[in-house]
Amino acid sequence: MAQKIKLSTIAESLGLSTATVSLALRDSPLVADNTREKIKERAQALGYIYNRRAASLRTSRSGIVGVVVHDIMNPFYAEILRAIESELDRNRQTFILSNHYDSVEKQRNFLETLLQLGADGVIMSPAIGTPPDDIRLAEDNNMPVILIARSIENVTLPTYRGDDAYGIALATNHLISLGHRCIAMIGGTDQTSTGRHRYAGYVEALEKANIEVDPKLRIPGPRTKRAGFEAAVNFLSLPQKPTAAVCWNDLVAIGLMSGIARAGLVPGKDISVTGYDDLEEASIATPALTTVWNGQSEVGRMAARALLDKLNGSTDADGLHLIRPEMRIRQSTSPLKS
Amino acid sequence: MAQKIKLSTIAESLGLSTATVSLALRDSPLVADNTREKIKERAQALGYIYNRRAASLRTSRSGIVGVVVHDIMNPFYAEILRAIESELDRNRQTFILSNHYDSVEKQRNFLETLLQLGADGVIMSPAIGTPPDDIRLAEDNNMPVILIARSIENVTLPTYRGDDAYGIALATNHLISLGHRCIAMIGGTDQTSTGRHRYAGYVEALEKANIEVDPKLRIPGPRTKRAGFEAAVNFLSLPQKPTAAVCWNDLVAIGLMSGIARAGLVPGKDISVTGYDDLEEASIATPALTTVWNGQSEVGRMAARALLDKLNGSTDADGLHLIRPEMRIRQSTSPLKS
DNA sequence: CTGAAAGCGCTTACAG
DNA sequence: CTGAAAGCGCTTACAG
Repeated sequence: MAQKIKLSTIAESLGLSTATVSLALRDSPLVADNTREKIKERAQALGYIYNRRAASLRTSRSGIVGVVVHDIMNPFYAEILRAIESELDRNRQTFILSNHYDSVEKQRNFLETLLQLGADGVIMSPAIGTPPDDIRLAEDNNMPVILIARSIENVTLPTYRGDDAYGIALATNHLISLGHRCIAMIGGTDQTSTGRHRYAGYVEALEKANIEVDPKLRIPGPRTKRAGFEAAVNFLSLPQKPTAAVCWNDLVAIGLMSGIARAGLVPGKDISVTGYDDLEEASIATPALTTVWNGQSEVGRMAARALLDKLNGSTDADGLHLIRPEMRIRQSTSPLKS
Repeated sequence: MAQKIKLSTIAESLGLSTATVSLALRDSPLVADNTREKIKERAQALGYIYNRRAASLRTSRSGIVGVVVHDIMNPFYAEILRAIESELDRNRQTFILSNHYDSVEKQRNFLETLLQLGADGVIMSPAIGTPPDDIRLAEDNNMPVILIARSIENVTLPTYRGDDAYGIALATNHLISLGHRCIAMIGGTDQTSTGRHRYAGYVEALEKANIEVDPKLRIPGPRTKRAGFEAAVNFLSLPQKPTAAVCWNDLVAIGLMSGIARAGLVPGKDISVTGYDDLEEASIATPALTTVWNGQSEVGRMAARALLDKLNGSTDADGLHLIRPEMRIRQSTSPLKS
């Protein structure tokens, strides 16, 4: 490369000022049509590259949006991210992604990086134990925050997520309606709002049906395929002999079904299993997974939309926005055999 | 927020110059120990946030690395990204991710964004049909490029990927050694280097074993679970009645096995299936998937390392670096029933 | 060990 | 419709 092409290079080569060139490249109506044409042609010919750092230093808008979730490799988040990506792309915002793996420290480092880069805003699924101060750090420095998937206690930010208690009750009620009475709950933790809501929804559904809640039927754990797979052993050796399992999510359910199959039982016939999220692979699994649609793409799209609106001065997105889950009945559940 | 805290705010509040403050915050030995202490304390107390755009404008290093792959939601890339992330994190580089979904245009937009942000370098798995000019664009503007997973014809950049021809031959030979003679190849395309190498490796292994290669036994297609699932119908209705399938990757294999199970056959017994990549879920599937380890984490780690070294002035990473794949034998393959 | 001053490449009033 | 000039917040020679 010979030497850096900048606005002034173009300006000099055409005998114009940098002001005019700057305006022309951003399609300002102030600039005469044919001046603009000439400028754009020359910029192209010289291989000019717009320096966003310089512009952003001047305007204090960066065109960058941060997104931080537990783990982008989890298909649940991946589906949300895909929706965020397409919404931000359409609005020519660059998005910077990070996993926090539920480390508050990693999350804080990322927020600081975003502040240093002058990010316009951040969409986050907060790490377990996120201190309100970390949120304040962002907001105090003019970087709006939108929450997805999880809430934070005592923090009133725009939040987009599924209605977990309602959704898990759908799954539980479905199993009850098939005649099941001994229903285990597999996966999840009380450390997140989601975890508490889902367990509460399960308990409430059982109580409404006058089924006694046995805490030993709850097998908490990570929310992964491997965790579901490994939980199968404990599940199958429960003294209560459950005939059905409400799983925290599709990953746990698919893992559990695989573990059940390894033990020589047939998931969907011998044991009914429900998932949660309705991931793309739920319908592909064998047996096809009965699950609860959790609106990942809705969550992503709405959260991105809310942030963009906020950047344009709107404020009416504050508060909790619940997506209403829907039941998806497939082959992994069947009537209780008598 | 009252007003922006900057270097000069700190400097004034302590009766020092911005030069000293700047040096102190970056731990320059030029600054007296107790001056540095005082400065750091004050910065902390004032809630100072370092402005990387300003710094980067001055130094022309941004601390940003771009990563672009086909689809981060594909676990194959996800596993690579995880390794890249941990390597870059350790070196305090921020990484910006993008999917190109094999759109050359989306990829070019991303490269331009990186240039505008002054990214220090980019790691990419190039989109199908990437023109050499797009690579040149990056390099001409001083942004080094490292390739992963796929090569580009006639481009000699540092490239890290598995040895596809060798790896797929491992899988094919494994099936041959079990007595299979009619072996289909499911998934993939000739449009990528990977696709061509894998098909070539399959063909070569058959030929070496004196098995006639029947092009109709190849069912090309996308590299997803859904594609594998949908291919099951075609696979099972092939007039040649293959007894085994070499799948493009684990996703296709898992989808195919599910499709085979839906049809009432038992994958691993009635039909032997091999995958490729050894994703985390390969060992969790039922039957556990026989597959080829493809070194995703090695690829990610080495590529990130190579870029970091290059940024520090090294040049010896150029050329092709092949990871040698390894066979992982599990339950999805079994001897041909006679 | 510390300071004064220039400059990175833009954009934005302001003037004409 | 176009230009001259200031300034965004840093870092880096250079001087002392």
